[in-house]
Amino acid sequence: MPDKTPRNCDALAKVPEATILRLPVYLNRLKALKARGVVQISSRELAEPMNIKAGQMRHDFHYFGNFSRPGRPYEVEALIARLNEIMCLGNSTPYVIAGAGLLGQAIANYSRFEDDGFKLRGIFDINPRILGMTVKDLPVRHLEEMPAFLSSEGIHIGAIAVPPSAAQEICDQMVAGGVRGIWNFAPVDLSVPEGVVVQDEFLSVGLMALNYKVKAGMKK
Amino acid sequence: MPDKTPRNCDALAKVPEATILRLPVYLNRLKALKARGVVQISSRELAEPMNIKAGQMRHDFHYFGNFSRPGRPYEVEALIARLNEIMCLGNSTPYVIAGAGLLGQAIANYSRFEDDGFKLRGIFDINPRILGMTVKDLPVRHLEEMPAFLSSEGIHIGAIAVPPSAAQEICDQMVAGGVRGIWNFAPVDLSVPEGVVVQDEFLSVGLMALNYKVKAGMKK
DNA sequence: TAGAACCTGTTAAGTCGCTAACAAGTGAGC
DNA sequence: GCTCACTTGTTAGCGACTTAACAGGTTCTA
Repeated sequence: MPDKTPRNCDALAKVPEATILRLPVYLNRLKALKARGVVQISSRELAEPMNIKAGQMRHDFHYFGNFSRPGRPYEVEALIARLNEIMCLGNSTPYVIAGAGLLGQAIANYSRFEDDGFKLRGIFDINPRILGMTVKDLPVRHLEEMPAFLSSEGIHIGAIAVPPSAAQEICDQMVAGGVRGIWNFAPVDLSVPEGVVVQDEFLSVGLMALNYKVKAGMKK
Repeated sequence: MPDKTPRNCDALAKVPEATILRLPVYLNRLKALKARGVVQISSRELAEPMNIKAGQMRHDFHYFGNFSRPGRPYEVEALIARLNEIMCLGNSTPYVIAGAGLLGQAIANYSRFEDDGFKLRGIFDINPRILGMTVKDLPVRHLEEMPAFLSSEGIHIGAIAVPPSAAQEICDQMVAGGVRGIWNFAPVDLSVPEGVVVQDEFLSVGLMALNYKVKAGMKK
């Protein structure tokens, strides 16, 4: 008899990478719907405006089980809670940003991340002109302080928004400080030890892909 | 006898989406290698530091043909030119940004895009405090001027860096102005007419996916 | 109460993309 | 000239993901 109890991130069956990347998309839309006052929603109404097939979304949910009962639509509130649980977004997760230039500040002030359960705890730079500033109620500290700060505060996620030439060094310092997930905005291929995850956010990739699709006259 | 002549974006066989998203990544690394003075490179040396199998990269190239000859490594310079040609990045493509807040300014000043063949031609906002400013040598214009500007300048690519509540309206205005590719940073599912491409850049998706992988202890 | 129109959970079929293996070409060393 | 170690181009096999179909449950209407 298969185990049908709700599972969270601690005990996961093998979930496809593609599914994991879609869960946050569902969550985003659900939060927007909740803000609009929607209480219940069918899989079709939820999925199709995102250009995702309703069946695929139900399939994604099926990896985890216990989303609704057959015949009844999803309850927005409960679905958000369930997805938060699956993605381990319950308590606000602390993170830091390395690099307080325009990009670093933009990330810091992107309030959506707070709603998603993340809390900025520190922002670091090396430029003397920036060091005095306050970003999102936090003082911009010197990058030298970062490793000690990371380990003393027990922070496991760090964003890299420094110039490409400095990215690998900053990355090494983050790893030394105990970071296990690196959100990389520098267009550099970082090398990290086993067990550390890198999520690349290469903006130019998106722009080039967009340009390609436009020029090639693709549909979607 | 199959046609083996070089193909560019005008006449494409069916290339997987996944391949299209990797080509810019190859291009990024090749440019870094060129800057380091590398002239020739094997598929393994090129691909593996990016955590991509060499065979897969050759497979990707094979969709287009005429990259090198069997037995000889790739020439960095020629490969860059070939990828630029495939992705239609030869002449600098003009684009605009809607929203001159921190995120809009960060995009505007991300110099990498210029190296990749894109040229910022205008930046727009609605906030009176920002309207006077100069960003990247361009005056911040009022968003009301955008549609006319787009069509008179013949611009087909626009970035949306405005608050979610305004995103759909700005999107509609861009489409009305002739934009055919929208680079969307607002966490909203935009609806566009047939023939217009939307490239979503949902930053929180990346952050949540990273968090999930860290918490679930995945390898990568 | 019966029936119709929904809905979700689940499984099987089909498609797509990745991986690996191999054929063929190149250049260096001897 | 020959061999060896390297390279790329190419194709077939395999695995992952998507799609479609169906079974079973719910609600509403007549």
